[in-house]
Amino acid sequence: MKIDLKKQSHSYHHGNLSRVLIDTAVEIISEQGAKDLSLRKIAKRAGVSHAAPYRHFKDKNAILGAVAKEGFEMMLRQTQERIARNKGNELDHFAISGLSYIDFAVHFPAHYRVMFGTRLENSYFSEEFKPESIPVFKLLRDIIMVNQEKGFLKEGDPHEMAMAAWSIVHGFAMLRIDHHIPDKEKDENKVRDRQRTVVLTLFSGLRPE
Amino acid sequence: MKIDLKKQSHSYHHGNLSRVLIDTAVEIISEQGAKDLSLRKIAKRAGVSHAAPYRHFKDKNAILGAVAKEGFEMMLRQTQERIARNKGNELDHFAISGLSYIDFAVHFPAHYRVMFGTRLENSYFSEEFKPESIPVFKLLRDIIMVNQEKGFLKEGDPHEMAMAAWSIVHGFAMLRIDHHIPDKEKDENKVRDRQRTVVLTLFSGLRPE
DNA sequence: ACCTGAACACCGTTCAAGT
DNA sequence: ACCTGAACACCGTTCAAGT
Repeated sequence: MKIDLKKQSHSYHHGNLSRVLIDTAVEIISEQGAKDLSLRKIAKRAGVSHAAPYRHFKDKNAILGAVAKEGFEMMLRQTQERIARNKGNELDHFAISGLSYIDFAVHFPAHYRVMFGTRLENSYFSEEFKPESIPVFKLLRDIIMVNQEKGFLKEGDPHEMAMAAWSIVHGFAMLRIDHHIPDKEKDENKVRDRQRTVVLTLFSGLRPE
Repeated sequence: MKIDLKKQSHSYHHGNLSRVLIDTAVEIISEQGAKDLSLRKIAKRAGVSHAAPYRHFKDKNAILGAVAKEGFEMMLRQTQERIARNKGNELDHFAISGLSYIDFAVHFPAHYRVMFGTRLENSYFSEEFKPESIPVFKLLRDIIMVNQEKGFLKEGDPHEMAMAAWSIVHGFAMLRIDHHIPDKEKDENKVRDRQRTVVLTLFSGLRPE
């Protein structure tokens, strides 16, 4: 029995093309880099004409916006799960958020690049992607507040403290995924151990004197 | 007496077109963002055909590479000058390098974006732009080494320490120029004071226990 | 309602041809 | 030696036309 290729390639014509477009965008970025992503490539690989995506997204940036949104949700979920699994205290949870952030960037570089890409250049980095509006940022800020109450972190505006912590892991993650920080160790556990040490060292600037 | 426009617009035909192209690229990025920079726009504003730049640069990325190179040189000069002017000790010089880095990003965002833009996506971010090859990074590493000898900073591989410090200011600078860190203070001195406090706080993680 | 194909105004890059 | 203009293979976006 022959497979009806046409029917298969049209299976998304019932409402899931936008889902396919998002996944395809991530695929292409992973393979070819964010720079070489084009709407026409996405459409071609998804099996539709290059005009079809406009039925589901305002423009190319809107597709990237959907990728970013998904990324932030994944990041939040991963961080929450790791904290839930951990038996440690609130200070451990603070360290876990930082490590989880870096791990996310390393494991999902395509999403991460879109989330923290060019920003000002891209109109999709608008109101909805300001730190204040991102749940995972709020989670970090709440963790910092609890740590301050317990005396595990120094006093100061929690929002600014969260920004400082974010700066640290963001800079580190960027250098990591651009391979400017050597992950020379073959053993992945060793890499994560070193990462943990670096993050704890950096975060120690936020501890009380 | 009439001005000979043609002669004026051809005054770079004696070897300085590459200089004009670099400056024009920075201009356009400042005005329209790095995303909307095109070779054809650069050429048009420089008053040459869109094929002319290829006599001076291998491709579009080579022009961006020249902008990045210039940026790193400016950053080095600014940092060296500030250290030379300062009366403080080596630990002050460490803080100054960090602040100088952030100030550079804030004052020359066009250069900074090209220097730390998309990297892996852009082939211009090659061997010559690895941290080890950048003089201003070597300066930071040397400052860290001196501070370690004096006991102002904790022990550890100076290269990794430099990476950590770089991560911090890089992350902070990125959030700053993308306006994710509020510079709500009208008074610029207040902004710089707050910046100084944040950087010193972050860097304190690198001090001895 | 959803998709197509042609059209438009742009890209980066190459290359024969001009001075 | 240096630059031009046409050409090529791409872009993002729009829109009348098809089902």
